[in-house]
Amino acid sequence: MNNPNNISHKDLQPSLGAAMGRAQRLWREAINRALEPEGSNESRLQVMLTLKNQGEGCSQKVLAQRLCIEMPSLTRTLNQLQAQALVERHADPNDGRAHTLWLTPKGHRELKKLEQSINLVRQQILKGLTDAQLDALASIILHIEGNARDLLQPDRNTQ
Amino acid sequence: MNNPNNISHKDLQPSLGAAMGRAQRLWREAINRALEPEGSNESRLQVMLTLKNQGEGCSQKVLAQRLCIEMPSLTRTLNQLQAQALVERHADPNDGRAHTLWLTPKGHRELKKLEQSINLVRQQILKGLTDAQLDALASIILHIEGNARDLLQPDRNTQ
DNA sequence: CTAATATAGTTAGCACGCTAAACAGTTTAG
DNA sequence: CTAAACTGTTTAGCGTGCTAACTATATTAG
Repeated sequence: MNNPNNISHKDLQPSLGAAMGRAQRLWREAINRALEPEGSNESRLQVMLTLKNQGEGCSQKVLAQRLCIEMPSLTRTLNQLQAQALVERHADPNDGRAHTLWLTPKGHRELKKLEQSINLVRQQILKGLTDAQLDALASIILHIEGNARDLLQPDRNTQ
Repeated sequence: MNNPNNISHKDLQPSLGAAMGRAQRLWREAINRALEPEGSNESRLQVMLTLKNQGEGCSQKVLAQRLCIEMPSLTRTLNQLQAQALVERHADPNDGRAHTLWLTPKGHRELKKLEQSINLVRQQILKGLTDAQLDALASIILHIEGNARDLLQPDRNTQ
């Protein structure tokens, strides 16, 4: 198997970060392959999921914060989703600059299908890892993220 | 602190992959900030390091494989390094299509400086993580990478 | 009430991963 | 010995993150 327990992080020195990037690119690619037949991809799915799970009707600003991406990145993805009639931007009655974001009925329907495909891929990608390992991974990743943000302060935490 | 031990990976569901990408982007950004005054960045450093540590004089093909990136990505980075006179492409006497790659003396000198900056950043980014955690991280990342490659087979393992 | 400042969103363009396709040189088959 | 197939590199262009700068609206100070 490809996971002998005696790997030391020293073996990856100094490219642990690069390895993370690689794993993530492959992960995304696997997801994109699975979603392509449905006409979707990872970033669009992530937007739809966050919208559904954390409350429709929010502004782009808020959604970008929840996704931890910058507004121009979100603008682009929303344009695609809107072109597919999966999401709508409505004028915010309380703020003429802002939009509120809503999944269309079609969006809700599509999302259900996408979630199924994605769960399958997820299982395959995490196959052989225990819950404890996944917890450890999540914890370490958040730790690294925190360290990096501290290091980049104050420029970055001023998101 | 930003690393309570009771984080469950379920809390990140279904965005563990996104979190990895985020951590990696921040990590790279921190490195790039540190290297910018020296006129370098993460990808150029990675190329120089691999060249030095795994043997100068190899072809671009081989270097790309060692870096786990595709050849066009490497071509671009090598162009930059060559423009900075840190790396040279020499004609391969045994194969008219190929180049052999060499760090220039300036390249060796610069690389020493860069390695120092990088080690500092690395320490700060991994601060608070034990060796055991880093080993676990490396192991899990490689495992995920393996799973993803299997899933994308045969297209991808045919690198 | 106007002028200055701040904020939501968009547009333009960079970085660095990728694939597809072109080109030149090498190897193999007949 | 030539034609076909293969291989190392480059070029062109996509995707999705980013920053900087613009527009239009909202808010605050005087």
